[in-house]
Amino acid sequence: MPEGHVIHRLAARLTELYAGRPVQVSSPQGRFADEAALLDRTVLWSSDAVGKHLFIDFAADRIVWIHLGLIGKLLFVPSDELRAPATLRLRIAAGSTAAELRGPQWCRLITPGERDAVVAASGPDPLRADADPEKAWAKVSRTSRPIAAVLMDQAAFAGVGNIFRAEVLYRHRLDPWLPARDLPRDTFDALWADLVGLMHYGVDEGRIDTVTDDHTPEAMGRPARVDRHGGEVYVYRRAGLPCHVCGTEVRTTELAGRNLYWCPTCQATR
DNA sequence: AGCTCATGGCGAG
DNA sequence: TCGCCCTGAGCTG
Repeated sequence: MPEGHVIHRLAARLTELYAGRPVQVSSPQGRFADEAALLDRTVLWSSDAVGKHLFIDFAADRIVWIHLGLIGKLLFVPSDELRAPATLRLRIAAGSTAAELRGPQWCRLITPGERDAVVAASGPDPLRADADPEKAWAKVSRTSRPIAAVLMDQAAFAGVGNIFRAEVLYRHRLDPWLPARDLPRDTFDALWADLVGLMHYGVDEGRIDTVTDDHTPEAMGRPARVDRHGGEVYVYRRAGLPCHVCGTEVRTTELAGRNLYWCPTCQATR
């Protein structure tokens, strides 16, 4: 259930807990058992994230490449627990804490060269200091696809998912169907800067909050409503509820294979 | 107990 | 564009 900020948090936590230490690695479920046996009791060097890709580097240039997909989870639990082993794809443990991976889209052992290829195919990640937004602009400015579709394209905006898409479009009052190439350069720059800020906040706080100070529940005299994803937002999963700013009912429809949420008044094409 | 949905992405057509 | 994969929470009965 992750957008990029979740993956970056996981990489930081894995590094904090295990970097430089020999770790126990296993696959109680069995689907990563051969690879786990190779890694067991070797040193975990570090973990890193690029977009929604999670990499864990072990000794001997062995890299575990994880993508959580829509439903995957990586949780940290006391290492004396071992519940539901039938779905436990990968377990990493040292000291008192174990990392438990369930339901990933994939979990593979790869080489540094293969990791380089994944990174090269990835678009710029607003959470990385080495991200080059010109690469995102190159995609945006050359396609007639709706901006809401391009925001979900990991080769354009790595790490952006369905919540950040809906919220950043709302914050810039953008019509989701605006052809990407019609986005003015200064709007793109503001959009990118906003993603950098929102996503870093997500890493720091472990939740997505997008509502600006002048639209907070207190400022608007409305009850706070924190969604299950954990945060205060303008439109994500608020279909049928009044827009925080104009009161129009928030709408939803499928766009680029996912549920898009938007305010038809605030985000009308002008 | 069964159904639907979810912060995602792949491969077939 | 569609079906499919992975798991679990939150519903409905």
